[in-house]
Amino acid sequence: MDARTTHTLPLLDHIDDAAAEACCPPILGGVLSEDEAEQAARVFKALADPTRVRLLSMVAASAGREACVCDLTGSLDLSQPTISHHLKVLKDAGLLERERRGSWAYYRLRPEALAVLSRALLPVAPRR
Amino acid sequence: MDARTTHTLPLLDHIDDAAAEACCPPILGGVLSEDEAEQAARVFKALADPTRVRLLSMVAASAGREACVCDLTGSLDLSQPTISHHLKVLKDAGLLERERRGSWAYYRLRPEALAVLSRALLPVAPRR
DNA sequence: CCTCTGCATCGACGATTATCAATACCGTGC
DNA sequence: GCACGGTATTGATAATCGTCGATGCAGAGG
Repeated sequence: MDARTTHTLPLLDHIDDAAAEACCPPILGGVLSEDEAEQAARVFKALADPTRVRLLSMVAASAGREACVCDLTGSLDLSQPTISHHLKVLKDAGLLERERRGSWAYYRLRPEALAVLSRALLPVAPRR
Repeated sequence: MDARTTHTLPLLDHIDDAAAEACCPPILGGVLSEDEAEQAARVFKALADPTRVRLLSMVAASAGREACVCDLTGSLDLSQPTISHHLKVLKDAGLLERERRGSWAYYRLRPEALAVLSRALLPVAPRR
């Protein structure tokens, strides 16, 4: 992928994908530009399928918040290519990350991405 | 003191749609059933389009968190039927509500729905 | 080397969706 | 009543998406 060399936050070093910090400006923080809306919609699109929402919940409920593909295919009554496709969509959206261990592939939750998304849905200044 | 105090009050009486309280069980609160995932995905699907995300932000940025359709059609370079369609999708998802005033239609934000959705993306019990 | 197993990619097909033009609907004002 | 302006609905079309079977690829173990 392209290198985002200008970032200086050390936190972002291990964040390979683009979803975590750039994905979702606050929806309620002013009129979004076309690009901002596009980026936000891309992440929401990853959650716009029941199978993917379920996969996400299954990964999140697994030990270590990670699951092997073999477990997921066994639970979901869908073909293995379909499961693999959905996992890729979730990964590309930044909601999951993938790691190979031996000959198995493990998908781990990225709670930061969900947290960023969660905050994007709230008013900018939560007046209370 | 009116809306935020408690969630289990007659507040819910005027909530006609199903989206506000029943829509989104916590994604990270255990494996979701097929129906739960279906309901969550339905709301996310409403946000899975850049135009709708933008519309939502425009309504949210308007005075009183409501906007007339005529304003929105003027800003978005899409045909009026298309705008009307997207607003209906957002309304059916429970994110907006519609009110007729004179011959104009106003769409108002439903921040509770967004708040519920926001919370669904966070870990269930932060247990601190 | 070869085979087996777990996972990803490809190609295709049906279903859903975003969009528009045309039209219908509903208040307002004459 | 009639005409007009704002909004919703309909019907059609092109694009996107979810799903599958077939195939490819990489790592493990003979």
